[in-house]
Amino acid sequence: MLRDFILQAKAVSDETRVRILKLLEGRELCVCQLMDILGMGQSTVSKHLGILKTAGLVECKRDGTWTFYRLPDNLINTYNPDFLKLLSSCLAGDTLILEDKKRLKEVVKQDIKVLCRPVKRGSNSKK
Amino acid sequence: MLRDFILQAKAVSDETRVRILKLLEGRELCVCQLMDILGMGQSTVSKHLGILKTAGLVECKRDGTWTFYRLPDNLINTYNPDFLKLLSSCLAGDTLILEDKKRLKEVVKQDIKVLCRPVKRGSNSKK
DNA sequence: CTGTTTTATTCTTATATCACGATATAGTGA
DNA sequence: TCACTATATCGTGATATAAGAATAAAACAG
Repeated sequence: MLRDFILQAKAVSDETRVRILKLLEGRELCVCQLMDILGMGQSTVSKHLGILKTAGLVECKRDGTWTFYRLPDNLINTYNPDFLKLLSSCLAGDTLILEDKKRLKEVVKQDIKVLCRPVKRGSNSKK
Repeated sequence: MLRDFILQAKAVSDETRVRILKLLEGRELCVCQLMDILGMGQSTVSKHLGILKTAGLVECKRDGTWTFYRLPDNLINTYNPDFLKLLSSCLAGDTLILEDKKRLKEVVKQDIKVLCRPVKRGSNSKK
């Protein structure tokens, strides 16, 4: 119980992870979308998502090669929804969070297939 | 804003500090009382209290050589009362927290002048 | 003043965490 | 099967945090 509390508190003690949680408000995102918004490497983002998942603060589902992360559907079933509730009532006006959400708007406009393939070697596709 | 959030989240991500905050519910305590309950050294307890104070989660007032720590009097004036509210609604049933509160009951019974002088010189002091 | 007591700070050592690159794994499609 | 893609995991170096001992600072008694 205290152990879970500490686990969740640690999970929300990192700026990147708070940004992720705020980005997930209202929609699900895959790792490459988060990479683009956060400007961080793939392994870094994946690690943070793993920590959030272990803490029970996010869920994920696979869709092909993509993994989409989202906030738990119903907090009722979450064993400790307190931190998620806290987050949802916090930081809405924070500058960095607002910038993230702005970038999020642009990102979700794009086709995910395009976004997640930064290196396009179209014409000269060797093989 | 996000910075304060992270500061407070880090402050409550440590087991010892959560125990301290729960012990301070309803009463103020000095460092030596907390040392006794937590079974930790003076510098360690003082350091943790300093972190909680920096995060705005506790206040302190000096009384002679003692420093008494307490939760902020009115959360209204606290710039970010969210974590304190969260704590107050959590962990009441946790085993370790309950044990701490039990020990707290014994500690507050004792005269603080006796509690804070563990080495009585007068009789032969060995140890 | 000297000496004592309580707390704060500094220092050291051990452990934990973060970001990144490299590699492994899992899914898709030819 | 093989090639490609998205994600997860491992290894590493830099930084952060924890605990305790030693020391400094502040308040008080004589």
